[in-house]
Parts: sequence; C-alpha cells; structure tokens
Amino acid sequence: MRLSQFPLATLKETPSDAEVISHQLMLRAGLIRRLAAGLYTWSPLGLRVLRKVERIVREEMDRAGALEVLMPAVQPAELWQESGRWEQYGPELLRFKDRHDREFCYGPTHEEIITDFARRELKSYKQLPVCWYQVQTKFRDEIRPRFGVMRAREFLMKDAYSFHLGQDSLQATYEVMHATYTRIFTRLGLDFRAVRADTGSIGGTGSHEFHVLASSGEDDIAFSTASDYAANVELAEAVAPAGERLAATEPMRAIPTPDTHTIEQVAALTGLPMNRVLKTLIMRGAEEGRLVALVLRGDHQLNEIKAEKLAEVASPLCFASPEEVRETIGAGVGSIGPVGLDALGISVFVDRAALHVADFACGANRDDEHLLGVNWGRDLPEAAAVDIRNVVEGDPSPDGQGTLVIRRGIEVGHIFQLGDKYSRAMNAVVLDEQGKSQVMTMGCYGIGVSRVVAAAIEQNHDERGIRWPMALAPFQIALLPLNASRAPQTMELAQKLYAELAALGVDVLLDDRELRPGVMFADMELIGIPHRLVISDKGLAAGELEYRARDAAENEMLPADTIMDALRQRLGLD
RNA sequence: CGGGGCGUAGCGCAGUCUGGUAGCGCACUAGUCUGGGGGACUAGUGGUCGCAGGUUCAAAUCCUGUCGUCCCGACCA
Repeated sequence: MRLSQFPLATLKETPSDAEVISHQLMLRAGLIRRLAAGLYTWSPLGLRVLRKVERIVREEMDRAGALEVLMPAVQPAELWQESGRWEQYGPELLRFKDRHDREFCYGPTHEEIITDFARRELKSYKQLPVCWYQVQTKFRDEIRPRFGVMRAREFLMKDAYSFHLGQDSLQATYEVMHATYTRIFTRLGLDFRAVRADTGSIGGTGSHEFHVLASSGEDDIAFSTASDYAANVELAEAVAPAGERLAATEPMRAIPTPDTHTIEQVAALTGLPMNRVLKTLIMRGAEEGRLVALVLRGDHQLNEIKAEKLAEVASPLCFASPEEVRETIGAGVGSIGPVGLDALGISVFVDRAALHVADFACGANRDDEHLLGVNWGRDLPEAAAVDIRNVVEGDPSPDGQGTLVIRRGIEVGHIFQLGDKYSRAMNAVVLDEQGKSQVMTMGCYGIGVSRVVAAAIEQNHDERGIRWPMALAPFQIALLPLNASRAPQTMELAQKLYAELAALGVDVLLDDRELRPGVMFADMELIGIPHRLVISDKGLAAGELEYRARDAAENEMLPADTIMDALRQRLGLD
C-alpha cells in the first residue's frame, strides 16, 4: 500500500478520555474512533489488524475441523424465553421491538440461536460431533464500558459451539479446542496463560480462560512457579497452612479499644501483625433471618465466589447490615469477633489459614473492646475449616508444586463445557444407535477478537508507540525514501522494492508522501510497523540502505545490491 | 443506580470565580525557506462556547432543567 493512497490519521496528542495505554495508542495511531460510549469505528488501518486476528482464528478453527456459519445479530425473544434467559439476563441484554411490536434483542452471545439451528439440522448420532463457529459482532450493554475496545459494548467475537452425544465426545472436542486456542494465541505472538476458571451458575465439568498477561488486566491470575498450574484467583484453592497450629501461650483477655474499627487500627494498637488479628464478617444466611459469620486472617481477603458456595450462606452473597449486626450481636461491625457467636445461633465458618492462628486478636462483640490471646478449641469451639479467601502471592500451589505468583490478565478467550443446559431446555435431541432420543451435550468456545487487538498493544508498546507482533502488524515493512523531491532516485528504488516485496506477498507500505524524515519515522513507530527500510541519497551514493527493526535500538546498514536477500531473511521468508 | 469531574474549532486546552465584541498550541489551506527525528516564517480557513429555558441593557461566564462523556463505587470490622 502507498501512503498517498492510504491516509494515516495519527495524532500527536493523547485524547483526554483515554485511560489505558492501548486505548491511547489505538486513538493516536488512528486505528479506531469513538462513536458513542463503548462503540467504535475501525479505520482502514485498524481493520487490517482486526482482519489479521480473524484470519489466524479462522485458519486454526478450520484446521480443528470446526465449520464456519453466520448467525443473525438480532434475535427473537422467543428463543431466549425458551432457555429462560429472557428473564435471567439483566439490563446487559439490549431489547427492543420491531414494527409489529415483537420483542427482539441484539445478541450478546448465540447459544439459543445455535441450539435452535442444531435441533433443526441434527437428527442422528451419525451427524455428531459437530462444531460450528462464527465471527460476529456482539452487543452487551455493559454497566461501565471502558478502556476503548477492551471493554466495549459492541465488539467482535469468535464464538463456537459443539454438539455431542455424551461426555466423552464433549471432553475430546474440549481438549482439541484447548489445543487450538493455544495455537492461536501462540501464533498471535502473545504472552498468555490458560487458566482454570469458575464455571459459574451453569456448572459443568470444565472451563478454562485464556489470559494475556498485562498489568492493566481486569482479572487476577495465580500460577505456580514450578508447574503448569494456573487458575483465576476467583477459583484458585487456598490450601491449609503446613504443620500443626502452635499451642496457646496466652490467656484470653479483653482490652479497651475505643475508636478502633479496622484491622490496621487493631494491629497498630496491639502491636500484633495483621495475620494475628482475625476479622469476622457477618453475612446473611441462606435461611431467612439467620446470620452467618465468616472468619479470616486480617491480612487476607474474602473470596466472594467461594463464600457464596457455602450452603448456609445466602446466594447472592450479601453482607448483613450494621443494624442487623447490632440487633443480633449487640455491637457495631468494627468490634465483632467469633467468640460466643454459636450461643447466639450464628454459624461460624473459619478460613483454613485463620483456623491455624494461635493467640489471636479479634473483636469482643462489645463496642470499643477487643479480645487478645484467643485460641480455637479453648476459648471457643473448633470450627469447620473452609476455603473462603483469595490466594495471595507466595501461597503454596494447590498441586503441591512450587508457590503461587499472581499477575493481572486480560481475558481474551474462554472455553466451556456447557453440558445440556441449553439443549435440554430447548429439546435439542438426536436418535442414538438404539433409535432412542437423546439430549445432546454442548461446549462453547469464545475469543474476543477486538479485545485481542487491545491486549496485544498492552503487551507490546514503548514510549514511541505500538510494537506489533509480526502476525498482527497491519503492514510488515515500511519503505521510507528520503528527500524524494530533490533526489528522485530514492523514490525510484523504493517503488522498485515495493513492487518486488508485494510480488512476494509481503504486506509492504511505501511512504510516498514526501514528508520530512522525522514525521515519517514518528508515524511508522507510532503505528508499529515491525520493519523499516530507509532509502536516502547519501546511502545510495555509498551503495547502502538502512534497515531497522521496530524493537531494535540501532540502524543496520545493508548493501543495496543484495537488499532483497537481506529483507527476505529479516522478514522470515527464507 | 449512587458519588464526582468534564462538555469552548478536528485534537489538546485557557477564558467562567468577578457578565461587556471568543483566545492559544497542534492539525488544516496557500506561499517562501528548509530537508535524517513530529522544522521555520508569512498569510489564511474553521466556533449558534453540548442543548433548552430563565435573569440581565448585555451571558461561554449567573440560575434552572436536560443530554452527552469520563472517573470512582459494597465490605475488607
């Protein structure tokens, strides 16, 4: 492409409403423009990148035997009512009516549509297993769209759905998809981890998220230093501390603690480390009107997903109000502790780590008072140990190998064994070998195509702009003839190299704008072209051309007469 | 949903408190010079100051409403 025919839309200044680096650079490089909150137009340059992602995704899905389809973005309410999600889904689902007053939604996902398609198309076990996929625009009316295309309302997604008779077949396809996703993100040149994820309310046996590691990510990922264990912190098991609990050495006694309501304040006042001050969270119980206490070490955080899974705890998880706490326990929320709660009919659940602490401090269940020297089994009953906290860096890995490291991740893919949630609700059945009707089992597999673009930038940029991995770059190499108006031989050679590279199938960009060198350099670096060749009159006089990779610090002088060989080698064509 | 910030030229901003003929930088147009890291000079183009209503001789500025947009969000006892 010649830049005279392919205008760039780069900006020197950063638009003020862009928060994260990928959003800033996408706007500055002119890849996207905002239309409204969470809605973006992709420019010609941006679309080239998006298409590169799509192409790799399609190639790998096809290689895995999946079949591409295209389903409508607009979906009738009837199917959603059939699956029960018309009621379950909240305001994230964009609903509207057509001129006949029929209800529709703009699809945030396509389980209902594909299940309907499957039940019409699939009649026999002989047609299974099958995996269909599409690349489609989705709309989710996010509470807070942000970070540009990272969390947009309208976004491009590859979604795939597989249909099976039985768990074994589903498991086999799931493993193929796991491998396929690994290939896709490897080809895209991203630093990623496949992590075990929460299966949520759907249940099912397996779910993995694929995360691109980046500090701006919205999820915490825990992975082992010594094995391939990796899990979303939401899910990562916090194992019990090794060894026996230390013996009690102190008597239990109360101390006055006026105006002391937080763990930090209690620790400061008592001189104890935070891990010897226990916090007691009073939650609503599953049984109406009952309260439940959750006890954690002061330096640990409650994991709400784990807590919600306790049968005695209300779901969704809900903190008791300060009024409820005072009414039942007789103290403010800053002075609550586990001692004596059982007598009040409050069940106490203690995190494994908290149950391992001896001589701890906690609230006294009287205002302005805390207890010191408290010990499980002596001052209050031994409680059942549960896992209700978030793992922290340095915790032992649940698989017993190594310790956990925690990093931020951007979720770019998610694979899921759905089971028969949709196929049962929508009666998607086939006949088996015995001629009996069987509900199919399903898997679903998503990749956030537009999000991948943003994630790639989060991971690959410097102070000058984007540094695309080769597979994503809108153009692989830029040819920059200098002083073309005074030294036309630079443009002539550039045109010749342009034609030769294009003939080799290289995505080559020729900057024929006849601008000053600094402008060309800055633009090419901002938009992240991985290779650049400068053709100057001075260099030509010496029989040399100047090459530089986007991630290199220095120029490299290459002989002009063998330049194509050198470029082929650097572009990885040989 | 609640709290806060911001809406003035395509982008980044000043001007608003204290009402009095709308400004700066970048970008854009023309020309001259310049020509290896977003160059200089000269001359230009471009704004119903988000929108509606009100106060006033006079409103970007004060008042009311409204829309848009960005940030934050329970609790961590």
